[in-house]
Amino acid sequence: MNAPFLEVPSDLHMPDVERDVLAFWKRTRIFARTLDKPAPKGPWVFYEGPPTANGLPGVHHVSARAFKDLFPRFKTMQGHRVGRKGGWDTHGLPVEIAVEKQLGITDKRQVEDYGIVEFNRLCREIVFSNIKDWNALTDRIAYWVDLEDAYVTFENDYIESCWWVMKALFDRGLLEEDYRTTWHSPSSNTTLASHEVSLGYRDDTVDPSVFPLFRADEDDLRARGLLGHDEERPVAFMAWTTTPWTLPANTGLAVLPHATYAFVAGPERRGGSGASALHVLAADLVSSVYGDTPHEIVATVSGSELVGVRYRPIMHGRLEGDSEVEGASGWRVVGDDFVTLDDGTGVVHLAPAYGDLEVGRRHGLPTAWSVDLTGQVVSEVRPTDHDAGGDGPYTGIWFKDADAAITSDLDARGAMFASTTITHTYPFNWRDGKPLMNVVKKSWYIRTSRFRDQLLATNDAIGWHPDHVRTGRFGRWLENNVDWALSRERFWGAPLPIWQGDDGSFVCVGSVAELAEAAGRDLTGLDLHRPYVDEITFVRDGVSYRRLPYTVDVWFESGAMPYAQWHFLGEEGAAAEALERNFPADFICEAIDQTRGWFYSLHALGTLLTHDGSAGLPRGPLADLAPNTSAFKNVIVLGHIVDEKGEKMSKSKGNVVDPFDVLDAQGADALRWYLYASSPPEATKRFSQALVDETLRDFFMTLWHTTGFFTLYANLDRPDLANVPGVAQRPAIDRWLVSRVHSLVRDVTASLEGFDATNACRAVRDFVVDELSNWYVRRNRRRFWKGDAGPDALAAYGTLYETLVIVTKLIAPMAPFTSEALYQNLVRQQDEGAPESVHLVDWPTFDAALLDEELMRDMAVLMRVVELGRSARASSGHKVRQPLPEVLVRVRSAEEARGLARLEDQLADELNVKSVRFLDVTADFVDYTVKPNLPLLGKRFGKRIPALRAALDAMDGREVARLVREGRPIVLDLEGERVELDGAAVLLDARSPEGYVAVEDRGYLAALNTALTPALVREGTMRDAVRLVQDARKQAGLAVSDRIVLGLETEGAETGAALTEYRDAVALETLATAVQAGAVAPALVDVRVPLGDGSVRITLRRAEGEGRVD
RNA sequence: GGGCGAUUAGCUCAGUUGGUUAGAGCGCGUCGCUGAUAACGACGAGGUCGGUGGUUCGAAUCCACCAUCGCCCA
Repeated sequence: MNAPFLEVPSDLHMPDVERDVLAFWKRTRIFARTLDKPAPKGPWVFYEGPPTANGLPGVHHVSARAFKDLFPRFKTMQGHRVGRKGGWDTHGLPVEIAVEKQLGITDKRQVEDYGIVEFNRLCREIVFSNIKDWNALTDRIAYWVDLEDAYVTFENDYIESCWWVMKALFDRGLLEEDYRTTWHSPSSNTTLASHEVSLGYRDDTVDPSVFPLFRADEDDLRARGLLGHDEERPVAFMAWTTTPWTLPANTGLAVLPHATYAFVAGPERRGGSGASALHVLAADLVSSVYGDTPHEIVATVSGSELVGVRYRPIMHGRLEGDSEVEGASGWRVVGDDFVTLDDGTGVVHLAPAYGDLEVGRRHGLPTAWSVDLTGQVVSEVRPTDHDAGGDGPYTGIWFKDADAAITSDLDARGAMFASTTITHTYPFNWRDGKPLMNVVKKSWYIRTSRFRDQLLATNDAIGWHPDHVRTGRFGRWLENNVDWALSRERFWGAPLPIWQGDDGSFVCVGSVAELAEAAGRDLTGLDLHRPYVDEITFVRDGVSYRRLPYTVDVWFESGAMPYAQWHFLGEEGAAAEALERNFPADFICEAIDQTRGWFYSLHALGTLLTHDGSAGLPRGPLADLAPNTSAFKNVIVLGHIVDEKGEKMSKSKGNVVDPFDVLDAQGADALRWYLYASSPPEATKRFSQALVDETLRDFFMTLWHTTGFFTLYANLDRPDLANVPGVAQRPAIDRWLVSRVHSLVRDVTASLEGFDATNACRAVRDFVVDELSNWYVRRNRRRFWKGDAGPDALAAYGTLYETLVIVTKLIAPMAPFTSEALYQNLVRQQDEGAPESVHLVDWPTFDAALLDEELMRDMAVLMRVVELGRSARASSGHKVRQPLPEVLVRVRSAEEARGLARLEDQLADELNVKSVRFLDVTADFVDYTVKPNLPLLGKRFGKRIPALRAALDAMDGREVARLVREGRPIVLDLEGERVELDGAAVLLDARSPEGYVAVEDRGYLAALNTALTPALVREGTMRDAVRLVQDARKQAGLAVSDRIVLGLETEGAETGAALTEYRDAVALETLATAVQAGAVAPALVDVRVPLGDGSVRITLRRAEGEGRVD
């Protein structure tokens, strides 16, 4: 005799179940044991994208972790070993800003004043300030990840590996110093991170809009034949800018080579009169620039003809480097396709120091400065006619204040065609509201742009989910790849391991040992953070070296995690072996905002380090390990989670959902399932606790109660589940369920292998709710009630049991708690030799031999017809308990009719009718509507479809049906042409037959014959009576297996006759050992209720003895 | 301003290569059913498939433009 199953309480509270399961896992160390179990399929690699623990975990973290947990569990069950090393991202600006806030300071200089030692100490402290909540959440949602051996980006070992990566790049010429255009905050003298810049854009910024005039070298123009020798008017290029303060830094003008430029005769200033000046600008923009001001185009040239023309500097600035550059290459017109004719004049003022670095480079322009990094105008800035002695007139002025002064001085000198204002978008420092400057700075770059083609090629091999990210957002980003600016002027981050010598040379250090050797002292215990590492200097070949005081982009650190998490330093040993087993990752998962973040940094470093040396690019140090690959093979990209109204969750709005509220109410499994199933992972998800609750009730409770149904009766009957009849020997409905659950295994496995959790969950849900619970169990209840242990009951028990066990395994990766609880009850309770946890079990495999496509199709047809029959019954006014004589059924094909005939008993029982009659597909008995089968006929008839429709409408439906039945062609006249159609070319919709209540839909028809006989009425009365007695039993608080003595005292002739006739049937159904015509006493229940043509008084008491009626 | 994605019932979502009457669940209303169920079934109300134009015999589906939202970049 098997051990009994645990009964499922009807008021099950999932969070309690989950707490018990958590305790069980902890006690039995199941997670650790999943890592130790045999893994015939070898390792499957997962990388944890490290979160930062200084904020509180939210629902979006649950989402990411739910997905990160699912696939490793699935792959573990499939026989892989899936290591899950945790990780924490600890560096970076958000941490620094949090500390700055704490200290009440807002800029970099204040940090230096405060002291980097203490500042970084606070950073280190604050990073893990909410670690308790993170650990609690991780545990509570069953995110299985190894946090005890997690990598931490601030640890020396981790930083040292980052150094190794940087040195590998440096040695190959892929890490270099260069200039970079950055948004700089002069008020705090800091370069802002891009997301900080994003925070500070203001749409309604009013700025100058000025049209400076650059006096051309007329002799040069004449020499080029662009100006007549008798033309004496001065010629000037007219540019446009919103930053007059950059004009002293001008060293070039750009035109669009293929555009047409005009020499315009007109006044010197807009609004003036006369034609004393010639201005050069794009022909298309002349009228918009001049407006009402009188002007005349005296000549046109192409932009390319202007290239090389010299002009005079409009103002003096501070020149970088030697002055010969000035004469050699600056102050000339260059041609470049970046110029647009959308606004301005088509002549672009170039200030390479302030945003035009790239174009300045392309054309070899010198660099001049007008403003320093604190936003003050430098002393060299002065008008060109100003005395060169002493400081210029703008020295020390705040750069935005210099706009007006420069504009009016230029105007006074006739070098300003117009000055007005414009409202546009401009970035400000998000903390102090002061404007930013676009300025060129030195920076260290990784030369990723040289690998553009390789980055695209390795990207092609990545399995992106959703797929469109590969060519869409990520692909576009790679196509426009620019070098990766690595250095940051910050404090709390991995230091850039580059030391500069006093001769200007650089040394990149790849490890602490190397640094110690250079420094000639033991550096054990040295904190690799600033300022300690800055203090290490050394002398090599007579040159003294000091570290450049940069930290590195935190994305570099996270992108280096495949190597740094093992403390890999390019040497043989344990770290190398770990890397070998764990590179590249089979799977990662993060939200869409990581496209240019972690996804990119992992991808770029992976691609550079594994490049095989082809295409003239340096060979990476990991090319032997895995040539030409990204660091990951598959990735799920998640959408963001917003609140119920579709608004972003934020602390300030107070709409943040605390995940613990949901976990305490609905539980982790319901939350996880909701996150997987409610919408595709990439979709922005409107989070709603009500929907989690719906998930709980709809899916989980149904599954629990189905299990509860099974255990309730199995504990009464104690079926011998080891000796269930073979599937082939079971009734059709059992074979159907077996077939369905095996096709479910097939489908769920395929979905999960394709990283599609959504459809996997939906398939399970539909199966459990629609097919297992609301069809199989409902249709087969009686087989369990019967209380016998015959082969039919055993087949039913076996079928339901096997199905529940398979479903239990299928949901293990998604709903680990429910799965575990069910497994312990259904499997472990029976078999102590079974693996101790469902998470140690093998993933179910489907048996193709058990798939019966025909049976599944037939059952689907049956369900369809039942639906129509129920609808017909509802409109007939006869309740389901009243048996009806007959249902007429029509299905779409003879094949379907034959299949349905095999399930005829099911149909009759479900609709409570005495007989089933099949109509021939084209029976004469009913009339038909004839429609063209469009997918078939559309291509053949094209434009003539409307005419064909009309022709078919005009035909007699019965006549067409007869032709189809007899296999003869349907001949019709289509606009004078004789057309023949075969039976497949038309769709016949049956109309209701006379005298029946019928419902028809798309080729299916169920028609009920509602002619009642007295015998049928009596049977209906019996069914009513049974139901009333069952109600009474329930009221009496009896257990389902309790036997009763029943008293039925009737009024009304028909009612009395019915209950007399069916006394035994009522007794059987209600577990009555005896049925009396009068009342029993003492009675647990005594009620009189209307029934049939009279009423019945029901009394009952418990029968002697225990157990069920046999 | 640019790129990518989304927009289908009050809510959450399906909708196969363009094809006949655009579906499901939840919620609401009516009726029914029920000794596993926190359920279940039928019916009803609820849809200009974001908008406009185009291609086509036929568009939720293909194309163009626009709007709104999200993310990224500027």
